[in-house]
Amino acid sequence: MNADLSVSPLSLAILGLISLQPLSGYDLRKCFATTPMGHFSASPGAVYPALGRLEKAGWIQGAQDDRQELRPRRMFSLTEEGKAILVAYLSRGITREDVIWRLDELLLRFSFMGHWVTKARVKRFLIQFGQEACRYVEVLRAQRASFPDLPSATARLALEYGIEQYQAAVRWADQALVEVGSKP
Amino acid sequence: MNADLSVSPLSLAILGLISLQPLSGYDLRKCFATTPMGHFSASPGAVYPALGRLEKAGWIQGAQDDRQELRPRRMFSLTEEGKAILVAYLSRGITREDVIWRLDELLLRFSFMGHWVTKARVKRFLIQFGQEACRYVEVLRAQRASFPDLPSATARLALEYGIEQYQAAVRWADQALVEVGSKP
DNA sequence: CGATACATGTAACCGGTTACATGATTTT
DNA sequence: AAAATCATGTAACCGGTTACATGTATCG
Repeated sequence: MNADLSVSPLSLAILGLISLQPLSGYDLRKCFATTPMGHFSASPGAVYPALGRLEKAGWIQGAQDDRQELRPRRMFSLTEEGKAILVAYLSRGITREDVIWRLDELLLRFSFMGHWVTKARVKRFLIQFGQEACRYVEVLRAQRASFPDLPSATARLALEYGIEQYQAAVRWADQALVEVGSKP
Repeated sequence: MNADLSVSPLSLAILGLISLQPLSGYDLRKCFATTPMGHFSASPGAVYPALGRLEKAGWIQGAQDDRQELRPRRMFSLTEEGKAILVAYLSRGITREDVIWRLDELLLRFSFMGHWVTKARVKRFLIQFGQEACRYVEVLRAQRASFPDLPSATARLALEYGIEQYQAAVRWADQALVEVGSKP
């Protein structure tokens, strides 16, 4: 109902995973525990309440799994509204702030884009991402230059770590753009 | 008093900055707002309570700034105990989990190491960091290889982004080690 | 005179962490 | 018999976010 309701990274990850196939809370936790998506938390105290909130919002629905053996599972799948929210979220443009402050979330978004948005949007994402990352490299370089009073060699090196990371991001975006563009 | 008390990244950043010179809460917020350290939060609702906790723990102490003009500031400096906690924290070895789940915090630690720990420890940090990052690159590569069923091209590319980031980290550590080693 | 910078703080809210509870089935 | 796996959840705690309150000094 409310597409600009802000979605926490964990909720976005859940929405994205469930969009691929119905999953139980336990399935989600296993997935978080064994992949880098675990950065958005694998603890039961985060996953189950998040599922509850998403169900209450009407974005996912749980169906009792009718097996006799073991404890019954609740398999969650996306509702139409949930699908709309997910697509809206994945379609959002990238801001400079996203690239600086919410890199992880951006990559999470990107990882689900392949399924639900057009190739043109994927390309736009990569172009904007590369541009903003490039700009931020300049900002960081300027910071390095304007703080010759950087308190120590390690502080300078830590800043250079950030520069290297964003440069790698720029290269990745360029390469990914080539790959996405070449496979029609 | 308790060196294995876990310190939040924000508290560590505050401890580190104050270790360089006495600062007010406002100074800290400005610093967070204008540098990548802001990743550990610049909001007053985080900084002032954190200062309160650190003071209560006896790791920092605030002194009223005796200026007539403007509102009086409280300038915080490290106590001896706070200094000990900081050094203990900076001296810690790196675990695989740190490299996978707490990269930001690791770099924060590194940025303050130059002041308070020996060059040998800085080198050890870089060696361990490089090793663990290298190992994690292999883990991620294995994941890419073992999931040919990766749901989409963008999901694969997102994983490759992670690989590129950690590879850049390995290169950075190697280069940093050379720089630290060459300047006696 | 209004905006901005200086400066410190509080309160409501949200959500993640850790640890625990529960209980069946399968493996050692 | 014990441990591990499957499976869902709760409760206390902690701490970050947002927004607000308060008040002075300076700049345009």
